[in-house]
Amino acid sequence: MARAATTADAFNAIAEARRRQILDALAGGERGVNDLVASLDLAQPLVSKHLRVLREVGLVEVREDGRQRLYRLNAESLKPISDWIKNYERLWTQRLDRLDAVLQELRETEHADDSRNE
Amino acid sequence: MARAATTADAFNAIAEARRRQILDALAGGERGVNDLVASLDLAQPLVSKHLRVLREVGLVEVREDGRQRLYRLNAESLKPISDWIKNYERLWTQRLDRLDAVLQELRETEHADDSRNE
DNA sequence: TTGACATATTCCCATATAGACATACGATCG
DNA sequence: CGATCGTATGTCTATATGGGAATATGTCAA
Repeated sequence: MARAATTADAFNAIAEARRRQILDALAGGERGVNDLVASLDLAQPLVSKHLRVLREVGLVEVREDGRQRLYRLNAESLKPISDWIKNYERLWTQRLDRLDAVLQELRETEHADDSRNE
Repeated sequence: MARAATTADAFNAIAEARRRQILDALAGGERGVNDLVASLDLAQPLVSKHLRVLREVGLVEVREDGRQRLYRLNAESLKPISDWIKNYERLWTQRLDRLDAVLQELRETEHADDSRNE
C-alpha cells in the first residue's frame, strides 16, 4: 500500500506546508483564488489543486461570487488534530525532569511578575 | 516533485495513523519494539520502520537495554504542530453563527485577559 | 560454539502524490 | 456575438511511500 491519500483526513491534508499556508491566509477571512495565488506566489493550478484537497477534507468551503470563487476556512475540521495533540501538551508543559535549573535561569532572566503557581 | 518525505517534519510524520498510534502507546512510557508490536497488532518490520521515521524527526528516542531497544516519546517535537494549530482553536471555540459580532468584540477587548469563557 | 531471541534492513510492488504545462470551462464584458 | 477573466481539470514525470516477505544484525544463554 502506498501512503494514505492527502484527502484521507485533515492530518494528511495539512502535512503539506503549502496547504498550511493557504489555511493561514484564509484565517484572515474569505479570499478568492487569484488573491491566494498572489499572496502565496504559487502557480494558479497548484493553488486550485491544494484548495481541492482542503475542500475534500472539509477544511475549507467555497462560495461562488460572479466569476470568482471565494474560499473560506472551516476551522472545525482541524479539531481532530487539536484534540489529538492536546494529550501531549502537558508532556512538555510540565516536563520537570531537569527543569529546575532552567526554571531558575528563567526566573533570573525574565523576572516574571505573576508566576506564583509552583 | 513528489510529496514531501515522511521524515521531512513532524507534520508529515504524524500524518500516518499507525505512527500516531505508536506515539499514543509511548505516551504511557518507555516500551520495547515487540511490546509495541503486540499492542498495535502490526508486523514487526513495520513497527521498526515507523519507529525509524519517528526517530528521524525527533519524535521518539531510543535506549538500548540488553537485546531490547526501548523507545520513548519526545513530546517536544510535537510543539510546532501544537503551536500552529493553537491559532485556530479559538475559531471553533467561540464559533457563533454571527462571527462578525465576535470579531468586533475581540477587536475592542484586545486585552490579554481572556478568562471569561462562558 | 550453537541457538534462541529482539530488532533492523533490504527488495519488491502498487499507489499517489506535487509540480509544470496545456487546456477546458463558466461567467461577464464590450 | 467574441474576447477576456477567474478557475478547474487533465497529462506527464520524478519520487517516495506502506506493506509483505525474506534476511541481516546484534545480544544473550547453554
